[in-house]
Amino acid sequence: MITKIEPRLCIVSSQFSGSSNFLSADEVVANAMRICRKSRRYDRGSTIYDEGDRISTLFRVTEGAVRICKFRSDGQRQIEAFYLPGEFFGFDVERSCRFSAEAITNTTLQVADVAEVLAMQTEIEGLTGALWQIAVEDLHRSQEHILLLGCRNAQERVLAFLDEMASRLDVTSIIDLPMSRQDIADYLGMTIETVSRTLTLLVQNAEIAMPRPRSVMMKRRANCHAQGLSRPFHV
Amino acid sequence: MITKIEPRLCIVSSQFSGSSNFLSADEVVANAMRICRKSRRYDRGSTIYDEGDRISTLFRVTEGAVRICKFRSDGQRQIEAFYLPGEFFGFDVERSCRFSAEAITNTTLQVADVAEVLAMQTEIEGLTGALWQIAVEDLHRSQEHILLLGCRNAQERVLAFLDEMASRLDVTSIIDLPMSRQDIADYLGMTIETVSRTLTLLVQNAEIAMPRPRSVMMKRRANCHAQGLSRPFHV
DNA sequence: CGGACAGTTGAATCAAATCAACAAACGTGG
DNA sequence: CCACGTTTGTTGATTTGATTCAACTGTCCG
Repeated sequence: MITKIEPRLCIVSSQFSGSSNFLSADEVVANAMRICRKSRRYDRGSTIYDEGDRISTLFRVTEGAVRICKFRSDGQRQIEAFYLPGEFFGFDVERSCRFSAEAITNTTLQVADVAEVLAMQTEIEGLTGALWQIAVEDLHRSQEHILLLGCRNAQERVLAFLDEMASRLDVTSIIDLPMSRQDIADYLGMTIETVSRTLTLLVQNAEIAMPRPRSVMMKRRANCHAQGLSRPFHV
Repeated sequence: MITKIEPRLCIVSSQFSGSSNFLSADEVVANAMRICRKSRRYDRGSTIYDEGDRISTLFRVTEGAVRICKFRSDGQRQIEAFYLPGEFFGFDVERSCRFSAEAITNTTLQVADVAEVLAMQTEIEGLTGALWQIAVEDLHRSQEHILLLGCRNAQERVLAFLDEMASRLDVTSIIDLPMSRQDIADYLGMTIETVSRTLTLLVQNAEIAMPRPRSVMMKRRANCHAQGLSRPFHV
C-alpha cells in the first residue's frame, strides 16, 4: 500500500503500525510525553481546564478518570466525553477550549505542551502518524457517543453505555465505574432517576448484576448497533 | 508561538494558517485533490459507500449533500453526520468503513485516493497541517452533534439544528435544507412527526418562518449552549 | 451519633412516540 | 396542460415512557 513516508502523515492506522518498530500509536505518543517528565495530580471534582481557557496542552490519563463537559445557561450539564486510563485528550484545541475538563476521581495526568510534543517529530519516528491515529480514535469515540444518544429508549442507552465502558476499561467481567449516576445521566442525556431505575430493571431482568452501585457485571453483550444489516426501510 | 515546521504536523489551526501562503486548510486540501482530477456524480438516494466497504478515499462535496448513517438491527437509522458543499469526509477510515454514505440530493463529489493525497505532502506546502485541521473540524462537528442530541426537548433540538445548518451553509437569511424531515428526524434522534409538529409550532410562535417546507428563515439565534456561564449546580 | 452525599423508589405529570388519516408537492405520461 | 399516482409533509387522537417532585435508604466520615 503506502510506503513509509515518515515523519509525514500516514493516515491509515493499519498501515501506520508497520512504521514505528512495533510500538502502538498510544505508546509512541506516551513516550514522547514522558520526555516532558510532567505529571499532575487532580483531586476528585477539581477542574483541569475551563471553557474559554487558552491552553495548548496534551493530556494523558495515567490514573483516574476525566469528564469533558459543557454547561448550559439553564443549568443543564452535558458530558461530551469521558477519558479513562491510557486515553489522550486536549489535542483538538483551537484558539480556546470549547469545553471544560474535570477530574471525576482523584486523577493523575501526564501533561505536555503541544509545541514541545510537535518539536519531537524529527527525533521520534512515527510520532506524526501516531498523533493522527489518536485524533482519529477520539473522533471514533465521539461517533460512538452519537450512536449511543441515538438509542431511543433508556434500557438500550444504558446497556450501550455499559458496553462502551467495558471495552474501554478493557474488562470482561466486572466493570468498576468511576463516575456517579449524575455523570452517567449527563452523558446519556437522561435524568439520574431514570438511570437508576433502568439499572435496577436490568438487574431484575437478569441482564446485568450489580453487587455495588458502581460495579456492574454484564451478562450479555449490548446490541445497540448490530452490523451487517442492509438498509431495510430507507432507500 | 510555534515556528514553521512544515511539512510536519502543526496542530493549532491559528498557527497553521500562517504557514501556507494565506490559503485556508480547505483550499490547500481541495487543491491537492484537484490534481487527481477525479469527480463523481451521485444520484439522489444513491449509495457512495457501505458500512464494511474497504476503501481509503477522501471525498469533498462540491455540490449537493451527503448523509453518513448507521442502520440498526431493528430497522432504525441513525444519521451520524451531514456533509455540505465544501466539506470533506472519508479521511477517518481504518480497516473498513464504520458507516455508510449516501447522496441526499443529486451530488457531485471530488474524489481522491488517500495514498495519492499523502504522496503530495512533499510537493504541497502545508498539506499535512491542512489535513490535520480538517480532521479537527470534523471532530468539532461531531462534538456539536453530541451537544445537539443533549438538548432535552424537541424545540431546542430543532432550533439548534437549524442554527447549525445556517452556519454551515453560510447563510444569514433563508436556509434551504437539502434533507427530508425523515433525515432531520434520524439526525436528531426523534420521529418525523415530532420534527414536523415542532417546526409548525416554531412558526406559530414566530421563532421561524417557513415559506416552503424545505426553506426556513430564522428570526433569532438558537441559544442551546450559551457560553460564559460558570457551573451553577454541579461541582 | 449525626450530617452530608449517593443512590433508590414511588406517584403524578407531561412530552414525545405511535397509529392513523389527510393534504400538499412532484413527476410522469397521456 | 391536466390527470393520476407517488412521495413528502402535516395534523389529530391516543398511548407510552421518561421526567418531575418527593420521600426514603444506605454509606462514608468527622
